[in-house]
Amino acid sequence: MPELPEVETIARDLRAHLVGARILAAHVIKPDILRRIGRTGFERGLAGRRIEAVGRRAKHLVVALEGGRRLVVQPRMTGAFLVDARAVRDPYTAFELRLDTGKRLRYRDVRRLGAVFLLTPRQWADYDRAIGPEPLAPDFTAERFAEALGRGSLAVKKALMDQRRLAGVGNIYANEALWLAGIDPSRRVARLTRFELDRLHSAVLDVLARAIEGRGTTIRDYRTGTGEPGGFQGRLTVYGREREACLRCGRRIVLTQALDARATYFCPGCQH
DNA sequence: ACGAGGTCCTGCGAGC
DNA sequence: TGCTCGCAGGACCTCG
Repeated sequence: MPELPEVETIARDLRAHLVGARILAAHVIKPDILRRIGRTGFERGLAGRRIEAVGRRAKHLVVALEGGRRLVVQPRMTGAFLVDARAVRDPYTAFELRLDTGKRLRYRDVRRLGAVFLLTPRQWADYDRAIGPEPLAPDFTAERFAEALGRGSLAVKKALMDQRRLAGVGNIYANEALWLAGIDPSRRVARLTRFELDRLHSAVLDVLARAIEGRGTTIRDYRTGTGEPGGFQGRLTVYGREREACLRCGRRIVLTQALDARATYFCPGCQH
């Protein structure tokens, strides 16, 4: 669920609690969320380590540990992080880190589609390389954006959401950016003009930056790193507005499941 | 090589 | 009221 702005918000919130803290113990409650590592290896790998940094890559939270390994969490649809002062009984907690600050970092995930990794520097390099460029990096120009999307026969909405091409854009912000740019989501990416690609590049950067400012979009499950809903849901322009009047041209917004069985919202009046 | 489609999992709301 | 069905913000894997 969380896309780039939501994970960026979580990372910023957690940083204050986590950086410099030492992990006293790690406790895995739902081992099926672990990837490429077992429960024992995970718990032993974290115990005693100091947390050096908290960041984000694409939609994934990255916690850098003393010794060089990284704890990487992909929250996917329902993953959320909470900082608690004491132990909490909750059937959806997947793992918990007890810190020397007296706090606990808890990861809860109702659907358990999330994935958790503990990566060596080498594994991290491979992981990082498999993901496309960060849209908010200062050197991410319109040229790089056009290059990243590629020239395939893929629908532009699917290309935007393909993490190997571009990092961090999911269903909500793909819908929003395409509306902002006035582009039909089903257009083939190879058929977009230079001018349309420029508009889409600006739209992606603009919506992501504003969503971060708003601390992310809460439809149902997303919570910030301080446990509150985000503030951007009221500022969405097309997502979730089927049959409402388009804010630009007044035609009714249409919802289809056509692309990849994901909810696609667009305005047939002003997106071409 | 690339792209389409299925799969992982649980909860919720719409509709009957 | 109570049930069933379809859908949910993601990513990975397999197949063609």
